[in-house]
Amino acid sequence: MAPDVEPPSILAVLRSSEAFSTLDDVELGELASACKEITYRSGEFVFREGGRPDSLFIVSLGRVKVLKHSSRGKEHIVGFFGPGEMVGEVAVFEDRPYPASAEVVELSRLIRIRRADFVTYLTRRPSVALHIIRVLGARLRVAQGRLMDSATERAQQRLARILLMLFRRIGPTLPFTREELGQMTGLTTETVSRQIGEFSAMGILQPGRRELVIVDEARLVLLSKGPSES
Amino acid sequence: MAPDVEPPSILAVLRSSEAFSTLDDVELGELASACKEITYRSGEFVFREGGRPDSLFIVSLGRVKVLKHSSRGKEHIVGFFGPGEMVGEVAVFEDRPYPASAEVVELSRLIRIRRADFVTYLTRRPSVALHIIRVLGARLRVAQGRLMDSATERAQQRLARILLMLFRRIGPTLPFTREELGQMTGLTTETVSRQIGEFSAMGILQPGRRELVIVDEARLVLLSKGPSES
DNA sequence: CCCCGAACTTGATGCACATCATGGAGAACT
DNA sequence: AGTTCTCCATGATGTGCATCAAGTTCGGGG
Repeated sequence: MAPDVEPPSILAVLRSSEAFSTLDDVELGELASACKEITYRSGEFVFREGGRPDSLFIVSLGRVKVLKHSSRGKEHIVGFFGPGEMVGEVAVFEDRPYPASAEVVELSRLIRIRRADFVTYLTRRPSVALHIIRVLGARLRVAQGRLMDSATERAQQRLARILLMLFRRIGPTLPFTREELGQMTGLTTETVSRQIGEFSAMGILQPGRRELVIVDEARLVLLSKGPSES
Repeated sequence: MAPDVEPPSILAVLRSSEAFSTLDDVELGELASACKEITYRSGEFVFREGGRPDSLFIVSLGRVKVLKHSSRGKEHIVGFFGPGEMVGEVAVFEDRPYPASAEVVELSRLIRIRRADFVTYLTRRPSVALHIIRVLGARLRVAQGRLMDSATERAQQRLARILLMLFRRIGPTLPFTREELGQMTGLTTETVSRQIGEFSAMGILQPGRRELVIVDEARLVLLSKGPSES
């Protein structure tokens, strides 16, 4: 491993991150000096639900799964986060235990920013605070949207909506197992499997092992808006 | 109605609001001068889902219901907001259409802050921005928690959890109809009614017309954590 | 190449909750 | 008091999805 001089990647990652993209190079450098990049192997946890929040993280490389587990022992996936995205921020700002766990699902590198450093940095850079507010606002919007869906919509529609969201974020090839899709939607693996079978028969997607390829976004949009009335 | 000189109430409300309680009097006065207080009758809408966001609001008096409606025509209640609480902020920060509607459910007064005024104010007052971040973080946490519930928990548990949350926010007497509780949990009115019947038989609460009185919080906590295994 | 486990599919059954339908009880108005 | 309307309770029925239970296919390791 390289000596702990700042690797150039930290600056680059911050520059293209959702939270700090508006900073100029001087400001970025200042922030970068408070950062440390850490490598995680697949299956390792960045933080765990209930743990004391001492840092927030920016994904630099790889993919992180954020999940909660319910009282009935099932786990629910809050979301997947990739390069440039921020995880752990809710706990840090509020200074309360992490409300969810973050598990690395492939070899990944994350940039760690300590809570104290970050808070002092924010008070000096109001524009960053404003930007963070926007990111949180967007997440809140998404969460409330999903909340309504899962409260009122049916299985097919819920799955269609999640697939669509994933498609828009990461493109036509979706690298998720049926089980993971179930944990994102609150459906069982079997139900997801059956629905995917239907979607496949409709020509909306191509099923694969550990992946799906969306081939007819338009139809998916229709299904996500309402029950199929053809 | 009084002339449109600042009524003293604006300052007092801001001082005790969730978002601005940390400001000193000078800062509050500055903010207050950009505010206007508006009175709404029960049933009126403060803003509507999809509308252009020009302002955010602080409830000064009364109660506001924030709701979305699903593609199947049902409405889902995101939350109720009372004195000191902020509504409409997500849309304002992101400058995107309001993601939900806000309906006044009893004679209410709201303080309006225009988007442009507020954004410029925020850039000058980093501490306020930090505070807003915390408020949004808290809401995000709640939303993600509810999301998991409705994805994985059963009716009784979901209702218990909402009742508990309401109890902690507004005390033992909960002024909601069965229908409203249903719209908050994603259950039907009938199911809520039956569950309330059970809770009542267990001595957990006292049912009433348009209200419930919680009398055994401890038991409710148990039910909200897991299925009743007595 | 064979084995073995993970991911996936498919079928049968049950049940929790939605849906549909009806009746009662209280508040507001005449 | 009677009427009407909203809120609430409760029974009957239906159904979407969970649950339980076998398979099948694929990839990886010995």
